[in-house]
Amino acid sequence: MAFTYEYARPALTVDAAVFGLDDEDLKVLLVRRDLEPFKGKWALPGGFVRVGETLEEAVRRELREETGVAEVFLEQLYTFGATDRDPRERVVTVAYYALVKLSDHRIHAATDACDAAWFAVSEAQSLAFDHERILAAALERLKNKVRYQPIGFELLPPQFTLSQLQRLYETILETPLDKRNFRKKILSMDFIVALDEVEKDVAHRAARLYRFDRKKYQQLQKRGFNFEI
Amino acid sequence: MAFTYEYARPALTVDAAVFGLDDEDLKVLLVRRDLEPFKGKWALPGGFVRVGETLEEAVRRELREETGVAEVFLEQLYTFGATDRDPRERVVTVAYYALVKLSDHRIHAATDACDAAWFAVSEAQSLAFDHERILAAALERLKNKVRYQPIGFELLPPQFTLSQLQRLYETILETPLDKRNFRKKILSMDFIVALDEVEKDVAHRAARLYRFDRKKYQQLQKRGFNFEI
DNA sequence: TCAAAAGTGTTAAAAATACACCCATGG
DNA sequence: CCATGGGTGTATTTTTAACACTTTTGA
Repeated sequence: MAFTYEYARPALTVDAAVFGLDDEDLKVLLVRRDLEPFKGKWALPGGFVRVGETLEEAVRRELREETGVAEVFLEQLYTFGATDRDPRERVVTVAYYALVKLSDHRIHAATDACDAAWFAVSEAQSLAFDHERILAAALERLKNKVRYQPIGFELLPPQFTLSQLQRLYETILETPLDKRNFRKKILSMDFIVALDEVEKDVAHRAARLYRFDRKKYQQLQKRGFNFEI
Repeated sequence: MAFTYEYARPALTVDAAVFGLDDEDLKVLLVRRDLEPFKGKWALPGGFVRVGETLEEAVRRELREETGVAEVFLEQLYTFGATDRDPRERVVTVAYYALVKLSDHRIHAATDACDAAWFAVSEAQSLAFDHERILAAALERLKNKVRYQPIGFELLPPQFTLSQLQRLYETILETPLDKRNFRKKILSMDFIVALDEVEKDVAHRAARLYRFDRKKYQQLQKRGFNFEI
């Protein structure tokens, strides 16, 4: 079967920079290309948009197919339209970034049929196409947005310690934060609620666990409250 | 001539929300459709992306062709990919927003062959396709961005008074600002420089003119300075 | 001389920053 | 008992917000 149009059409794809956080650094999920061009190179997961699916549906499908990752926080980043992005033909790609809880996805991606793996963002080099630029744009967006939208929680388990949260911001923003001032600010936001539980299996005093209360956040937001770190 | 592909491809278009500011309000540039669908309705200027041009080149070309507007500040907004955006077939559109100095474009657009006109944004209703949603997204982006990037100057003549600048922010942000605090903040930014000139032909005390010094701004920005209103 | 907008400082409140020690736990 | 990270308060500085009158100009 073939499809014919009166005028030439650019191909339309989606790509995603999927971020995860572990004890060391911020990670990005890459897949190894097994076809030309850029065969053998690492690339952001992605693929062609089908005519019957929305852009977001296309990204979610590609992520599932290529990396096994599903049910993630996903946000459109930018559309890359340089005419020489792909050596074969004109390809316009709508890039997304995604945030996942690494604990949920660590094993899955590595053992999937497709060759997918997590890389420290600082080591994600020599990628296929213009994917380094897309990754750089995604990182910049993440750095900016994490400061005024409560998206960081997407990278943490449902229950987390304030030290974990602080390390998250320090890692993403690449800057140290004062512990007391950080806790003061966080605890003044009543949508980050203390639980009655503490960490387990740590070789030091166990930290209290907290969770992000999305409903409380949305209510406060309606009343004009603005999140900011 | 015809173009054939193995898989169906969505059509790819660009659309632009072009904003201008006059004494009364924020205006948006619309064109009247003379073809189905939505024949006779007002729409954002835009059209198909050709395979040899970048997205930004496509927007600039369409703006020139449909409205006569050229040389504007242009920034990508968002890509709209709902499957039912266009009743004929699947059309994905990369939306941009643009800022122009109305004085440069007021007459031109109105007298162009194409039926184009400026509308107060509050009166831009019942637009073709999902253009009201695009316009709403553009307005929201403008409201956010004008506060932390010096893009407002794109809407003013090269020389402007501080009252003009304040009205600009009050109009876009839809909130009154305190005159003294506003001037204090603006004048503390040394990239807004006072000229030796004053307004002419006004029926009251003539205000001093200022201009935005882009070079100074960029230097300060490199040193970590952050614009904010 | 009047109308209309330009221009100008101070004070109070709130927010951000800097900073150091004791506590609880497991090994 | 010690190493490790958890947890806590205050003082200072900076930033923001509130607020009213005099000046200049042309009509």
